[in-house]
Amino acid sequence: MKPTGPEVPLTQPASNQIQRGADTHAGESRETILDTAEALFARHGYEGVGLREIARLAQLSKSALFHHFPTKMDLYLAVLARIFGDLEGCLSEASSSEGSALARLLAWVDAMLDALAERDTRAPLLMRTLFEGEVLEHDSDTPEVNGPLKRILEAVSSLLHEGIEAGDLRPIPVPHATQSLIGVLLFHFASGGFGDEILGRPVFSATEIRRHKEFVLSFIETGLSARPNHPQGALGS
Amino acid sequence: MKPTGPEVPLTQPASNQIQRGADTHAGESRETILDTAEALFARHGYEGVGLREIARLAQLSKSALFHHFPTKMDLYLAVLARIFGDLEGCLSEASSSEGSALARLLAWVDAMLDALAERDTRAPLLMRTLFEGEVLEHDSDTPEVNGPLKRILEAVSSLLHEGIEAGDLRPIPVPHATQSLIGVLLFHFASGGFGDEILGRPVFSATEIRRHKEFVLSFIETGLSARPNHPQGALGS
DNA sequence: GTCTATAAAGCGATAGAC
DNA sequence: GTCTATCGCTTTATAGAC
Repeated sequence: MKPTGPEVPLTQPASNQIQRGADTHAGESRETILDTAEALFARHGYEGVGLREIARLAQLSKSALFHHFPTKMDLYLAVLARIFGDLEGCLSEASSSEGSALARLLAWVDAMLDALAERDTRAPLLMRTLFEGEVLEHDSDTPEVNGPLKRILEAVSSLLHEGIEAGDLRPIPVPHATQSLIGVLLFHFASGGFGDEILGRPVFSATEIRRHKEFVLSFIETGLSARPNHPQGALGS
Repeated sequence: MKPTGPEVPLTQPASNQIQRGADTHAGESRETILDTAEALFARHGYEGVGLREIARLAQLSKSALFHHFPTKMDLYLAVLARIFGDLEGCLSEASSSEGSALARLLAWVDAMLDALAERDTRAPLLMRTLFEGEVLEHDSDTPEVNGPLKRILEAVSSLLHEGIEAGDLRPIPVPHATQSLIGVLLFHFASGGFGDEILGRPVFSATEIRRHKEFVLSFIETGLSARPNHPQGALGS
């Protein structure tokens, strides 16, 4: 593509909230590979990344890489599975909260935004997964990816239905509202350099993250609520 | 990728509203190539498509393809330029309309949704352009793509600023609202098979397009308006 | 303007030594 | 578990005949 600089940190200890396993050394290179691949797949997509580049940045040979992940697709799915697992966590956090369906929906949006803002690779990869359906060939999907996705979507759908029946939400078509929610949640944090340009500042800077969350929550609240009394959507964030 | 069936119609006369040029035969194969490439790039992305496949589906040899477009990137940019030119048309339509800033914003959204719904390749390609910024290497961008994009974004930004100052819109951060608008507008029509699954029916079927437009317009209106009196966003659509 | 043939490099994946 | 070397194929792009 181009003589890229050290686009990905040579070692990427920027692993996030969920520390998987208490082992100090076992599977160490596996995590390094996953981190490296996650960054590259997020930026360039599945087809845009070569195993050669992943191996180089993860500091091992291509063959060693094949020992951990028998095929390129296995590696890609492992990356996705890790992300989807994390995102499903947001759901349990939020759905256990109390209040109206609208409040629980907003709590979920809040948790999702936090999770997406935490690592700049998540939204791009999620976006690619949803709208490049060809890569995850139809039904050959892995349960580690499809399961969490399906459960998240069902939970959102339930919340919307519940809110409509309770009179919290306007009578909206649930699937279309779901699509718009996904678009609003994902695009901003997936927009990379374009988003930085629009904002004039880094999308993932703390102040812009805060500002974005505030706007999105108020947008969704006033846009979907049956009684948009709230001039400023101040949530317990 | 896989032994694809005739994923792209062998000849693709599904060209849309804008009939470019009055010539009956000149540049005929050029248009065929662009149609074919547009469909493939939309589905698989820049890196996911080979010139071999494009040439096969456009029914000419790879070398003949190189005669029309000297490099793969030239072809990709030509595809984008055609789309961005069309989309800029929506802007002039809508901005010439009368009424409040909010009304003109909604008129633009209305026109954009029509344009995106007209051809199932537009939203995916636009989405890819915005969030795979690496492909259009930064500043080496062609004016045929970057110009329309810049003008569209500036127009939207102006409308939002104007609406806020006039008191039509809530006091929202314009760049963040722009990002959310883009997400809402693009994702649904870019979501491919995923969207079909969510809806249970084809995203690009007439009834679902109508339903989606209705919802999105009401969502944006109530979500951004300073006085969301409208329980159902009935616009002159 | 379209073709066949080919170049030069990269791809995913494998074999087999250590 | 990691390595070197290689296989077979595809990629973008070019050369040159017609």
